[in-house]
Amino acid sequence: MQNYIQKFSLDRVLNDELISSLALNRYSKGNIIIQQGEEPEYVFFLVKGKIKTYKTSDEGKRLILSFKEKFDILGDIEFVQQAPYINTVEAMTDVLILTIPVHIAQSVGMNHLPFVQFVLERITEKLYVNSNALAFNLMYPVEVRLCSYLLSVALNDRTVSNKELKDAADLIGTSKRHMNRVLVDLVNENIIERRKDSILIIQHDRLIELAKHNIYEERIR
Amino acid sequence: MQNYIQKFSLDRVLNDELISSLALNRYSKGNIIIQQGEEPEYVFFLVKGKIKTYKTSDEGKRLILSFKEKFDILGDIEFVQQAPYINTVEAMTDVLILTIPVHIAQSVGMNHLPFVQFVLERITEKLYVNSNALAFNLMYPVEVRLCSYLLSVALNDRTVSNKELKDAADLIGTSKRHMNRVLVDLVNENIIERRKDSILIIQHDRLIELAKHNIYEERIR
DNA sequence: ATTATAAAAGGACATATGTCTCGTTTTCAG
DNA sequence: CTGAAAACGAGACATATGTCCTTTTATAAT
Repeated sequence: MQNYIQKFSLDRVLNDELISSLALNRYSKGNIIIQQGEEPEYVFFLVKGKIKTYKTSDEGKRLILSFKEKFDILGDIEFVQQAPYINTVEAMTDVLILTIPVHIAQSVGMNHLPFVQFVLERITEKLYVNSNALAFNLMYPVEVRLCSYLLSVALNDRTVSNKELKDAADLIGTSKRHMNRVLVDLVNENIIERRKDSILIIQHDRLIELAKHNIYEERIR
Repeated sequence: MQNYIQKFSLDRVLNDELISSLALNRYSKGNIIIQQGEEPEYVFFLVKGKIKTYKTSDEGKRLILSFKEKFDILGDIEFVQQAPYINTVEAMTDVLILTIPVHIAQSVGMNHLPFVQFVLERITEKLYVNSNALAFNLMYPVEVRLCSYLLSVALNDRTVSNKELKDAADLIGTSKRHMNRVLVDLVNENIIERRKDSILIIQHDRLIELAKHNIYEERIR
């Protein structure tokens, strides 16, 4: 735990009381870390592993809001608003998380300037991303969003795993069926190539054009 | 100005230095208060009048994010992130606004705990609403969103002015044409009635059903 | 009241997207 | 290696939504 406190300079934003309330939790791949609708118990700091955040509607549709694998804070909105968790968070790999009990975050954290500043900065960033996503999703068709997604995920290698495709559909808010249809179009235009279990990007520049120069931010894999 | 400082208890969140940097601005109906893309100069406090916040895409499509007529803070994301304004804010009535220069908000405000707490609470609330809107818009068809909108706007009287319909279309992210189509359906089912220059809600309960019990939050008129 | 002009509504058609289904491919236990 | 179950891909069709354009209605100046 000391290790992670140092790694992310948590001692700069937490005072002694907050630090002593920290606990280290481990979640295995596939486990639910936060369940939509439940009363907030902790504020979470993701220190290791990869997670996805999503929301499920009453009808069972799922919308993925983000993937995260960098250091991040979870349950921040809920602790400030004192409202039930709005999203579900699931471990995509084995995950390590530091927690602070929500009543301590409220009573101690909210009176510790560096902590409040820190939370403010993170939440503002989330709002920034979320606000762009709202407009982007509402203003552009699936093809544009999909191209944008491909770009964001294939930042390093030029490859996107097929395993991620169902998640991708839920992220851009469409059906897998329709996504496939659009993928076929992209293949026909020789912009991508479908391999056994991945997608290879051929014409990176065309993809950028089709994405109207938008790239989903904060989509780290 | 003193009047508004008292009315909204601004002295609780601002210290003397911040208060002395306040200026009172007036905008007439239709004027642009904040222009998307410009560098932030001020943080704004809406103290009187009604505004709408929207975003315009490169292709000229417009998406309305919110209407506000209560006290609110504007330009908060941008001042924290030190990034260009992401939305345009337009006065829908004559409007009175208090401003703080952004460099003072950054240097003084960010070190004044009550101010940071205040901004954090407001931004968190915005994120909460925005996050719900994102999911709602992406998961439900226009009919559901429109019903939800009608409910939110017709909270007191059972009436929605026709003048608001173009804005309504931009808010729920559809074309006016399609909105008309859906309105015709609602009329045929005898759920609403179209009058000379307003829409009258007949079956309030059916509307709630069709909206799947969602009501656009923070849509005050 | 009358006509020119602007705003709103609606028809026709095209496109985008969803659902259901069935044949194919992959996975994996045995 | 082999067959059942699961995941995948794609055809057929239905629905949702957008665009363009014509018709209708409202507005305003004279």
